[in-house]
Amino acid sequence: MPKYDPKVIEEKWQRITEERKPYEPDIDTSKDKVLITVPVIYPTGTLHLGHLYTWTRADMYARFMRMRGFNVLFPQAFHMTGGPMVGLSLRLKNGEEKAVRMMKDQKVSDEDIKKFSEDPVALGLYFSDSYKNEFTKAGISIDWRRLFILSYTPQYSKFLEWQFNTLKKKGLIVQGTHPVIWCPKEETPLGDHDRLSGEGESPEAFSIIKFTVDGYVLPAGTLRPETIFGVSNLWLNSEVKYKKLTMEDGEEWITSEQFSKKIGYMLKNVVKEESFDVHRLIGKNAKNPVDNQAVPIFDAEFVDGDVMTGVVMSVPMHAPFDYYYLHKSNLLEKLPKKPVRVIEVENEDGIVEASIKKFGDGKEGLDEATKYVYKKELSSGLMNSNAGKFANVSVDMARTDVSTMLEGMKVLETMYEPSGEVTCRCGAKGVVKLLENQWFIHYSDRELKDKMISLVEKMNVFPEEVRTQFATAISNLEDKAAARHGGLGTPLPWDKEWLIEPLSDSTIYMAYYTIASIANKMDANELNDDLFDYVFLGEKRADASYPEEAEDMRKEFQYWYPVDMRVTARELLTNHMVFFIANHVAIFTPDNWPKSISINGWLTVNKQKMSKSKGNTYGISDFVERYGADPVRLIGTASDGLDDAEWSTNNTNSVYQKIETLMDLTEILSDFRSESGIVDDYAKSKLNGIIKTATEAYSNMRFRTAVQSSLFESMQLLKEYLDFGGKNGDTLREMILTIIRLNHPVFPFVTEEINSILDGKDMLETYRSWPDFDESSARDVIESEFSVVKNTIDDIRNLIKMLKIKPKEIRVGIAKKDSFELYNKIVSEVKTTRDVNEIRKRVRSNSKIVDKLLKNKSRLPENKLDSDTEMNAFEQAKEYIARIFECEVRIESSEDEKAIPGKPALKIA
RNA sequence: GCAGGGGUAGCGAAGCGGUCAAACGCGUAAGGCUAAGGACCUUAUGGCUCAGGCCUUCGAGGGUUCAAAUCCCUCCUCCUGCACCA
Repeated sequence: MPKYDPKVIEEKWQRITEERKPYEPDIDTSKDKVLITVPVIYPTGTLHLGHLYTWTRADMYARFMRMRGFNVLFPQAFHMTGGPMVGLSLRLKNGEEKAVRMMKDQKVSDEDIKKFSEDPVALGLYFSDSYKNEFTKAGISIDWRRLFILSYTPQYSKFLEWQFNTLKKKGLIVQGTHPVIWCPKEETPLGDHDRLSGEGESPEAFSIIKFTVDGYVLPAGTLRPETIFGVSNLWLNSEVKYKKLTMEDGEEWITSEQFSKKIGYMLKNVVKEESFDVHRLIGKNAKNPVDNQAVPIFDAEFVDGDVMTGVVMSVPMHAPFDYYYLHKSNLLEKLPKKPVRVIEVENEDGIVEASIKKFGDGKEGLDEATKYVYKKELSSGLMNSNAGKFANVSVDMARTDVSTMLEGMKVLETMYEPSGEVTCRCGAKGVVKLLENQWFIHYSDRELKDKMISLVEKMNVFPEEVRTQFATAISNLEDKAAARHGGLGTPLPWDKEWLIEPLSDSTIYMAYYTIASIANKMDANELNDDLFDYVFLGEKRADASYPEEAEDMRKEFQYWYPVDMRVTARELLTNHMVFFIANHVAIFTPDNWPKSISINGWLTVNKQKMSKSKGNTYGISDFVERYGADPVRLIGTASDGLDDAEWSTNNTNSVYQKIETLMDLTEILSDFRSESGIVDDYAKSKLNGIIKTATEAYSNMRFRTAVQSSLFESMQLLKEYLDFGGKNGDTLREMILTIIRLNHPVFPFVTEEINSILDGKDMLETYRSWPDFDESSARDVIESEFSVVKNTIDDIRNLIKMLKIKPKEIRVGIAKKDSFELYNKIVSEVKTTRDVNEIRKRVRSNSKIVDKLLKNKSRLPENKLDSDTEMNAFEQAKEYIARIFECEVRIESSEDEKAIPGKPALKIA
């Protein structure tokens, strides 16, 4: 008995692969091509099982397509752009314990760690090599000749310059101002990962409305400019420090000290800054810019200098805080006139008062009440006549319209604040900064979006539900800042101060795969826009000179492009994938737009979610070492859809067993010499169904379904064949060979081994080895009758259990021929009606069989049966039944009324 | 807040109008096989049933239908993404 030893087999086939290079395809016009890609990956640490999940899915598809006779290219590139590499290097330099330990866990030497701490690129190159090795060991069939590294390979940088110049020519690069969360100490944008706290917080716009008093401007901060018509007074807090800021245009603003520090980031120039005692203003009347009405200035302890400007406009009829404090402090009577309502909400008169009652008048209660009122009034409020010409306008609309009007009057400006508190890793509190002259890719372009949608509508998307997610992501798409300072990257060709940022330099790089093996060998200076215009767009300029490689590159691109299948995890869907689509439709002709995208979920191993930060990642190499690459690759079949895929190491066990069974059978194949019989027809018919299911499943990236039929169901069938006395060598060989091949995409090494033993040939996917299915060999009646046999065995088992006897003889009585005729007549009738009385009328028979068959409406017979086949099937299974129950079994024709087609009469004695 | 997707047996997960007490896998139990075993095989795994049967189940409630886990409505509940950051 051969023992399955993954190590021996895998080393052998890796050696052969190394020699014959089946994964390094060249142009072959006799074959259709398939280009499969997975996104670039940051080489910052060893690969874990989560990676294997995605890459195995791509690889299974690659192998499947090779076996079907396609010329398959599966390249891979790496990514060094942006912060991760530099960040990690910096952390090592600072001797950050966690980072150093992570390196040591990955068996990086002290010497190398030191090197990495000085040179982020060295770190990237080190892990690039290790990734290549790990992927190869795991049997991922990548063409490494085409490897390149973003922000490192100089030839690729030239390609990237071409991409950006092309976008610019098409008017898809725009310059503008953009708010970001900013660390004032480190002078850098604060991404989610740079934050100590405040992940997910983003810049939030608010309005300042300029009230005036004594020639000073009081810039009141508000989220609800439409309530300007209901302002009764202003609040300042005499316990907060205020400043007088002299602006460029001469205006003198009174704001909290805190705001004075932030205003510089809002592109406002403050010429002079002085302390200011607000007691000078409290009690005076300011002027409301919208109607010139006098609004008194009151002192209020609840005004927070950290929030907006430290100047608050009071709208008592629509803001619980204002309402509550005015009443509490008896300031109400000092108002020149009664506060007015400007918003009406149906069935919610006195909404403010009611909400305070409901949520309470403590700080928290008032906060809740505020939220409630804001939300209610925004969703269903209408402005009333106090809002002048905005009467009967919805609050939602009025907010924009009033803003526009006030902006026109130069009394409103828009500013930003973080939506919540953000702290930088360095400890500084994050602010919002308006970044000037930032370069954007103009993703919000109407025409571009229309093209994207048209692509998403027609491309293959697996699973299907992702399509709507793409559509919504596209419609929400805004312009994207495409360049930044710091980190690694390629300079923008026309503004070298800026580096192209990582989500923008990795959108159409798959086109570079097609030419990588040529371009990587060239002098980067030979690669210019003219050349790329020709290679990728077919536009040749009369006055330009082209290097001799130009024709070959053009041919490579024309042959291999577009991307036929792009595989990735869910996290990249709304960003990378969307930008991938956008840039393709922007730059390439429609025939070079991507054909299919397949998205998978996360992987959980032994119930734990993989996460680098939690330190519970399982390295690929460890697992491959321990279980062998083939069994571990089962991971790729963990789920069909977008759900998190649950994977347990236990799963490898059943793989071992099944492989050993196949190896055993292969070895003793020559012992099977009997003629073929009905069970052979049965096996072939079922096998055919399995091929069909598996082929469709693989085609649609449904690998869980694929493996269920090609591994589990097929092994079950093999067992059934042997159980039912199948002994024909040819059938068995065909079954094993088919099973082996259906499973090759999942378990490439061991299936190759068994195939070579059986067939004398190596698959290596270089010839068309995928089994075909043949509709004509489907034998429905035989399959049905074998189901009858299986059901009958269950029945016998049941009966024996109930009778509590040890049977000496079992007699299986097959119904007589005319019963079968009646049965099949009913089956045909059922296809047209489910009305039992109608069926009864049509078959016109008094037989008790009709009563029995029609007894249960929801279980009417639906598959045709045949008396001879039923008899033969039972004859075939007779020995098996006898073996199970250890007694005599007789198959006979029966007159007994209990003998129904599909349900033989049983006599157990 | 906005958008998308779920809730099925101990667990993971199929099914998406009728062969559904519900595939498949894992786990568990009993028996078997081995010198031994991480292994493997058989059977069982909602409840009740001593002749192949019946009853109750697919988040909760209501409805449509001869027939609903599957279609419709309401409610409860869980998850994921939201951009300058890979």
